Amino acid sequence: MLNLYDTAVGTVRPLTLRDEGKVSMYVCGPTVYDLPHLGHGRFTLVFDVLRRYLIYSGLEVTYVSNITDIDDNIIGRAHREDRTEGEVAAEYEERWWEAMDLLEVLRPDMTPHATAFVDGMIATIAELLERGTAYQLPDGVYLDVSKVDGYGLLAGQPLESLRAGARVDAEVEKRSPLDFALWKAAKPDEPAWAAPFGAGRPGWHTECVVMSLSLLGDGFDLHGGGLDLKFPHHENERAQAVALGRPFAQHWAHNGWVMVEGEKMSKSLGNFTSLTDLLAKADPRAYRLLVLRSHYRAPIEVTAETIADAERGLDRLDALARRLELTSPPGPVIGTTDSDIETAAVERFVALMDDDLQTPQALGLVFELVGEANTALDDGDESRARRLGATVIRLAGAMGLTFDGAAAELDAATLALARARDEARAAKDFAAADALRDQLQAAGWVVEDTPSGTALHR
RNA sequence: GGCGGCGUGGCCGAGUGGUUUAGGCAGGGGCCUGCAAAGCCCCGUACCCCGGUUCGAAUCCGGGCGCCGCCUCCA
Repeated sequence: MLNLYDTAVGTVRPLTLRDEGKVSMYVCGPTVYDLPHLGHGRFTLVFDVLRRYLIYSGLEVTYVSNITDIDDNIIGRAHREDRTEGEVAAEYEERWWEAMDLLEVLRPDMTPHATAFVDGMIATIAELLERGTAYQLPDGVYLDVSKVDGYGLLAGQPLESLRAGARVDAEVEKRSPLDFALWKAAKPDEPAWAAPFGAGRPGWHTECVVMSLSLLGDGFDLHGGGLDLKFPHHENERAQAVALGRPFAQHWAHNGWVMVEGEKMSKSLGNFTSLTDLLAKADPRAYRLLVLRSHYRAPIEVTAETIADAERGLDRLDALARRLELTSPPGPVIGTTDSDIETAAVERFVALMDDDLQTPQALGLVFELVGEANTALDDGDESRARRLGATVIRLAGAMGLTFDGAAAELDAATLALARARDEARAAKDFAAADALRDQLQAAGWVVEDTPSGTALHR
């Protein structure tokens, strides 16, 4: 059974399930107004790993992650580029999925779009107004957080203390600076929906409550996202659910920051903060490896060096995959106790993952198994090596790390060079053999000698 | 001002009262190889500082220093 840190209570505790054997989870998705950045990559990887591990554990997971396709940033970009909001959102959503596919992040089971749930949001806001926990101002509808029991739960601070530090926006006559917009009144040249409380568009915090409760139902199991969403976004989602009298997420999970140059990543920093950019420059699996290598709640440093370090780690895993010609099966891995894998290692793995997803140690375990498999191969114990290799594929696969150990497809010319080199070596004409090796290397191949002759890979 | 996190060997990054070590990368030595590559073996005796608790602390407690974050849009 998985034990997972719950931000709401500040401790690791068992992930309890509303329905036995089933997990309902909602992870806040992107606002599609720009290319995804490294922070997006981290949270999607972290929750992909969690999801895969739950599946591995034999649970039936329903994973919902939204696309925010209407907000200030989208409107701003549409205006600047003289396009519609829909065009902007569609373009960046496409780029989003491209990146997710490269990262091998499983697609959500459901991907609600904010604009498709506006009716539900309007109904929710109307109910909050009716209950008297929301109030109307000329520029929109606000939630009165003072009427919400336990406001500050996720922030870890009581309302008073939050209020003391809040910045005051002089332009708005909110009752409290912490009150937030449920609905933003229509402005010229902005998309708007008709509503009983005036035309406008939904505030950000409203969509996720409405979509998560609509799709997963009251009291769903887990709500996740980046640490920055803890407050105010998740706090405000929860506030609405409380104000509605509906049970909300039972467990809250947040992943740590992506750091660049020792500081929280920010948009003003260099190009390496673009996930799209990183995925074009490096093996996408390297980012997953980097993410797995530190605990999901700890900050990670992403630099060219840490990525390169991860890529070299990947080389070691790939080398074993090639040696044993291991290729990961498609789709998530489901745990088994087959006799063809190392049961003791699997048990260690499960114990580590069950303890708040200790992926750094789990990864250490995988690397240990790699070493053992190599040793077994060197000792000629192929059956043991195969068993260890199968375990590596399984456990790494449970965290979403995949391998393709199949021999590279060679074109006729390359194959001819490789064969010529084998012949030269057989004839002990090493000068010719080395020249052929140089030629192959110049063409981008890594050349290795194996018992069956020259082996090539990229 | 309120709240929170972090400080480990050349680098990244786990760990937590003691014994045998996380793991990866880089580096040195060796084996293997025609030479390489891959692989294997050996090598680092680290834990911000100062006190304290303890038979024993990197690990617990107190103090200090440094770094970072949240309280505002942000994954």
